[in-house]
Amino acid sequence: MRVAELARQVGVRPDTVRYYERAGLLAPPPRTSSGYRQYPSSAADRILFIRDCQRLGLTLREISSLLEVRDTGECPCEPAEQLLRRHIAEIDAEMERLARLRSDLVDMVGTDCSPLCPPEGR
Amino acid sequence: MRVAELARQVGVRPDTVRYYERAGLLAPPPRTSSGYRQYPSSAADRILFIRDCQRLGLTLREISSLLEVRDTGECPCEPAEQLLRRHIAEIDAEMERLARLRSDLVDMVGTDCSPLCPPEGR
DNA sequence: CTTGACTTTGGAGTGCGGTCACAGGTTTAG
DNA sequence: CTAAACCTGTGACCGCACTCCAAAGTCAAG
Repeated sequence: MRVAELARQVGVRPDTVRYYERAGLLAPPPRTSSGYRQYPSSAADRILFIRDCQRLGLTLREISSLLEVRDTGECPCEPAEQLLRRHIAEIDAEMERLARLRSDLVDMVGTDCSPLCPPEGR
Repeated sequence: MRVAELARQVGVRPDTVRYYERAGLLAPPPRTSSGYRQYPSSAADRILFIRDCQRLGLTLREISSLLEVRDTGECPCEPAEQLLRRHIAEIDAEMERLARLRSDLVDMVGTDCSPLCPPEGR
């Protein structure tokens, strides 16, 4: 299958597939005699794995490291679990930050003229 | 006062002050005969206003629009309140997204070998 | 007078994950 | 045979808010 078909199957753009290849997440596929990329159907799984990981908030760099493990044939579960745990901690930190921010904002909106506001004589 | 002194007072870098000027958040100050920027002490307030707004999660673009109002002499409270309300809504949406993501991650970490993992025969 | 700390400008680089434009070659349906 | 739809590589561009660079000019202390 060619790049557009693969991209269509997994719901990304052809450019994105080529980008993943450039970024080292996808091995360069074999080419037809005219130079077109020819993907085996298994290529779709790999991209879906990438998208799944992205949905979980992992960066391409992190995903790349999981793929490296996966490519050795090992289950990437263990390193993935570490990444995910770290990610949960980051999410917790971010949620706390947002919660604090939110209450600051709510306080400020409740005020008549916020501490942010006063343009008195400035 | 020159740019480094102003920057030091408000805790940013001189480059940042010049950047704000380029970005239209700070009016170009008068210059000395040799071309150095000469800031009145009131310049510090403006930068502190910018930083306060940033701490509340506003973008420079949004802050710029508040400053425009402030520069007319009007209290920027009303437009600010709208911005802040919108921001609260965005924060709520983001917190919900993170909460969902977090529970997905926790489920996944709890699993023996996550749905993300299986490299079986791929 | 020299040294070092400041200042100026314009432009480029950072990280992230793509996205698009260009100019030309290929394939496929009708 | 032709037109549309694909493909190629290279490289620029997006937003965001800085941050840094070079090269040259200025200023203050010793």
